[in-house]
Order: sequence, then C-alpha cells, then structure tokens
Amino acid sequence: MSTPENRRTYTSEHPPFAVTVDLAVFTIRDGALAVLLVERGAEPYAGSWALPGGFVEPDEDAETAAWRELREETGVDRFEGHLEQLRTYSAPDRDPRMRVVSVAHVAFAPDLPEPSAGSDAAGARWWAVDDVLPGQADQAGPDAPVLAFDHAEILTDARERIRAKLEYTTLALDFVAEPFTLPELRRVYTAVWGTPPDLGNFRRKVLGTDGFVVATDDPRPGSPGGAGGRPALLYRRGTATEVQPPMLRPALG
Amino acid sequence: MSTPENRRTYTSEHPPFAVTVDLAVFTIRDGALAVLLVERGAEPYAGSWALPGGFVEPDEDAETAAWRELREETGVDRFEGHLEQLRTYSAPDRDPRMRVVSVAHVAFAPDLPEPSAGSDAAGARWWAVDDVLPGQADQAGPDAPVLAFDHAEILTDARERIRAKLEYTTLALDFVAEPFTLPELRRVYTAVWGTPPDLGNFRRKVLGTDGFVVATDDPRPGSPGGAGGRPALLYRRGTATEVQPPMLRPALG
DNA sequence: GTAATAGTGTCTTTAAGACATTATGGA
DNA sequence: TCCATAATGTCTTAAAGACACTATTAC
Repeated sequence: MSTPENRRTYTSEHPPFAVTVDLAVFTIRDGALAVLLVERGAEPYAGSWALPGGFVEPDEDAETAAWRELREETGVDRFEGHLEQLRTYSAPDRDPRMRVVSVAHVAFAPDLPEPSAGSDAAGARWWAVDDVLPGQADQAGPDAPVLAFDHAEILTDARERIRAKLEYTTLALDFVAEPFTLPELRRVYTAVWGTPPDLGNFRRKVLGTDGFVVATDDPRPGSPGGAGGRPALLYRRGTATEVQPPMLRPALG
Repeated sequence: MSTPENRRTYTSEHPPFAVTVDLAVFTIRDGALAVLLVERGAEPYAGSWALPGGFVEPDEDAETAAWRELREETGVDRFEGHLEQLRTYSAPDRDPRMRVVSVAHVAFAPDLPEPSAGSDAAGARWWAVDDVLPGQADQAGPDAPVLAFDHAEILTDARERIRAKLEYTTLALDFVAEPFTLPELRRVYTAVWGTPPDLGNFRRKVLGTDGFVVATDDPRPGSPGGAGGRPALLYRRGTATEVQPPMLRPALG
C-alpha cells in the first residue's frame, strides 16, 4: 500500500528515489510521424539523443510536471494538443548515476514549430520516428540517432500507444489544425500506421461516425502542392472522442 | 528527461520521494468480481480499507516489487495468474505523511484462498467489487468499506482496465482453473462486465477464435449446484493471447 | 415425466474490404 | 484537354445480434 505500517519507516530503512517525467511528443512533419528529441551534452550518453523531461517538483503531480516540461521544451505557451500518461519505467539501473523512476507521458500536437528559440533545450529537434526506430525490414538511416537510457523502449511503447488509440478514439484530430480537410486527416493515419487506410472506407467511417467531424462553410483552400486537383472540403472537429466500432489499421504488408 | 543537466542537481535542490506499489488483485468469488483489501490499523485512515502494497526496494523495479507484495499479501507462493502495471498516482497530497508516488498494478487469478494464514496482512479479505464501488444506480451496501487514500480512484481505473482487456485478450482464462467449462468461462465475463454475453454468440466467438481454448478428453464433471442439468465439456487454455476482432461487451441496460 | 443446465442452428443486421466511377480544380 | 486530386457509389464478405431449438443430466 502507499502507506507503510509501523514496521517500515521511510526515513530509516528506505532510500529515496528521484522521480522524473519523460515525454514522447509527436507531431506530423512532411507526412511522417515525428518525435522531439534533445541532444545530451553531459555524461552519461553525451552526444546521444534523449526524450525531453525533467524532475517532478515537490508541489506537482506527474501530469502537471509533464505539462510544464512540455511548455519549457517546446517554447509553446498555449499548447493545443493532448497529453496523457504512458507508463512508468523503474529498472534499478536505468540511470547509472542514481535511482530514478520516470513516469513517461505521450503528447501530440499539430504544427509544432522547430524548437530552440526561447526554449529550454538548445539542441532539440524533430526526428522522423522511422529514422529513430527502424521497422522490422527497415535499415537504420545514416543519421539515425542513438537514444540514451531506456528511451528507445519508451519511444516504442509510445508509438504503439498512439497507433492503438487512433483506432478507437478521435485522437487524430489532435494532429491537425482547424479547419482541416479529410485528406489531411487521412495523412495522419497514414503517417502513424505506416500504411494508408482505404480512401473510400476512411471517408465512410469518419463521416459516418456521429460527431467525429463537422462540415464548415469556409472557403476552399488552394490545392496543396501547387499542382492541380480538386480542392478538398473543410471540416472542424466534432464532440465525439470515441470511435465505435473502431477503425482498424490495415493488415500488415 | 530522466537525466538532469547540470543546472539541476538532485541532492541539492530536489527532495526525495518514496516510491510504492499498490495492487488491485482480482478474482471471481460466488460469481462476482472480488478484490483483495487490507484493513488499516494505524492513522491515517485507521479502520478504513486499502489496496495491498508496499515500498519498492532499492534493487527492484516496480513490477518485481508488485510480484513480491502479491506473494506476501496473499500467502500464495506459486501465483498462477497475471500481473501488469496500471498507471502511476502522484498527487502531492495523496498521503498526508510524506510525498509518495505509487505505481499501481492489476493482478488476476482463479481460486485465490481466503488470505490471512501465514500472510503478511492479518486483516485482509476479499470484497465484492460492487459492494466497494457502487455502480451508477446502485446503492452502497450496508457493509460497504471506506477506501483509504486515492484507492477508490485506483480501483475504479483497475476495474475499467480489466473490463476493457476482456474484450480483446484471452485474459478471462486467468480467472479460471484448468480444466474449465465454457459456462464457467462465461461467468467470468458476466461477473466482470456485470451483464452476461449472449450464450450462443459467446460460444461461437470463443470456439471460433483460433487458439482461445482447446477441448479435452477429461471426464465430465458432476453438475455444479447438485441440481440436474447437462454436464459441460471441459477445456484448457489455448496459446492465443489476443482476440480479434474483439468480443464486445453488451450494451448498457 | 419435469426442471435445470449445456449445446446447436439460423435468420437478420451491421459494417468493413475492395474496388470502380464520377467530380472539380489548375496548367 | 490532360493531369492531379477529391469525392461518391456499389458489390461482396465477415461477423455480431437476437433468437429458437435440441440434448443430457438429476429428481
């Protein structure tokens, strides 16, 4: 229990832990899922890349600390997006310097700027997740960063979390700025899952799920790539948060 | 990140935390979902009931600590069941005595004995979850225990976790002892969801999902209640761990 | 026989999979 | 008019929902 009985006294027998939060912050950049990493200057793992994070302060819970770190590291004050707890990583040797327990979180947002200016982390940048975590048949890219500590495990778990949540929630909406088009929204699924959902079936599902999206009267945007093509209609997010039955990701292949 | 840069030094600026594990241990008793609680002898919350748990030791990760506490509290050495991390609870005031961060876990097992003998927790017993967490229209039972700390929240989250996992995993198998009958297995779903899945559809799903269960040649058991009725066939667990597409819980009502 | 429980079969409905086809813009 | 992209429609198939019905035991 969280409350020791008398036979166990914290001060006498049990050494203290440091408690931190680590963040896997995702966005979509150039049609690919991207994650924010910071370059480590000091040992251990100097020169490696790490998930942003920091200590939980005495008056904070883990989620509050995660929000604070998110603002500090991205330099974005009004963060329009989603943040949730992932899980806690507590292997005794995960940090060689001291006993650190880390409550990992996942965050998503559209259009986050390149970090740096005014932000806490000088050497921070976005990485395509596929370059950081090579898939099964994939080769690691030439510039593939080395991840510090157990952050490769955390990032793998975080990616699986968002892949799963795209299926049964409207989470993808947190990756697009309003107003958005259905092709834009579909590109989110494509980037996160690594394979595009069928066009027609995707529209049927999104438009057929009550409260997923709401059509707007906004003027149509110019076509994206400068090239021709029919302009897409614009939508805003609806009030629904769950998608049931879920939209299943396409089978492997 | 889990690794402070120089500007932040653990020893000088950041007070230590105590790290504990709390366990929501579930079983099925008398056809109802039951959870193990321990009665608190000391303040705070003396006389209230709490989830079992304890400190994480210096050489353990949270999961190891949870397994150890599970054995200590239940008095069961060879625990046949499942244990997984739920989430971490870290509100600054969740324990009035000190700053405690708790990594909550969920465990399930069939046939756990009434605790006590040889176990760590003298005042431990099983409670029907419905008596501890009254549903929406439900009244709290007359003997409803008061839960200490934030344990009502943890228990609510834990129950929702297992309700969800019954849908897309073969987790229900961890609640029955082998060999088991399909009516027994169905009673697990009924107890956890609070409403029985349709008989025919349930059998179609379980028998139609490759590797969910394996038929045995074992002799049929006598009927359960002493009353008549056709004896059920016996099965053992298969190798499958996921159920896809999932078995959905019946709609509310 | 009856009551009680276990097991099977079937018709309907929902929703996804896998396309082919049409619509609307720019160069 | 051609190309590129967006949007719609349709046929098939998988699988769940909602039942009715049959089978096997104890009494």
